[in-house]
Amino acid sequence: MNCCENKHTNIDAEQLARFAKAMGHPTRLEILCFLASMDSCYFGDINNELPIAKATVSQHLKELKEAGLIQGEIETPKVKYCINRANWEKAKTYFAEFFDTMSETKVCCK
Amino acid sequence: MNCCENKHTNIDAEQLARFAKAMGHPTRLEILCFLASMDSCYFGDINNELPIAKATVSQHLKELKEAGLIQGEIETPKVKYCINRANWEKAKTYFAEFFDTMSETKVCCK
DNA sequence: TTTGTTGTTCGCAAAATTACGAACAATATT
DNA sequence: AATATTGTTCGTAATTTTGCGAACAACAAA
Repeated sequence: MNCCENKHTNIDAEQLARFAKAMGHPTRLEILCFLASMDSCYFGDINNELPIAKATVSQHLKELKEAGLIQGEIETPKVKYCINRANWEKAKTYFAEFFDTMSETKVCCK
Repeated sequence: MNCCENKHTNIDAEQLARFAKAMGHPTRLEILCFLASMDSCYFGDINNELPIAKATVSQHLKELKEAGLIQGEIETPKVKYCINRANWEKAKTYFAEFFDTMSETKVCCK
């Protein structure tokens, strides 16, 4: 069933699922919100905002990085994190197109 | 850190995370794509499209229903599923607003 | 009443996720 | 060289997720 892939849109369903999965945890969503509200910040700033162990924060950041939604940069002795803007736009587009597949007014479960 | 909640937007971060989590599995995303491409269909139709056991399909449908993205209706002896349009629109709006928090052109990790 | 159809639920196993403290690495400071 | 700062990685435990077959429920048909 390749209904997402074979549309006129360019949605990569696997990538969309990866984006969604990364966003699917409250802590990671918080981190994304936090980062999206500023240019960039250090690990410590993010860690300060969250009531969990730094090891766990680091792990969530790693997952967000692997999903492509953020990026990290060493700025010794700190690590600067920020939104990965290119992929952010891609995700924005993917989600928008995904939800638009329902936009035509169909009657549903009437 | 309530950066999503205290914006001018009306994003409910927990609900957004629930939507995202439900979409974060390839099979569930496929099901959503499939349902979004039609008015409604029966369990058997969905099951036919997927290479997994019906028990697993049923479980994924249950999760999508609990997340609010789809709805099911008994039409004896079949079960008719379809997109939950109200929540679909809500999800669409939430994701769009979420990704728009980055829309202002900020320089990021230059 | 037996049989068939359609899906859900149960019980279980395997795998993945989440969270933590401790140890570590890299670098700067004393 | 010893110490301090900043984060990552490791090892582990607890929980959740995923997937399956078998059993079941509800109903229609023979």
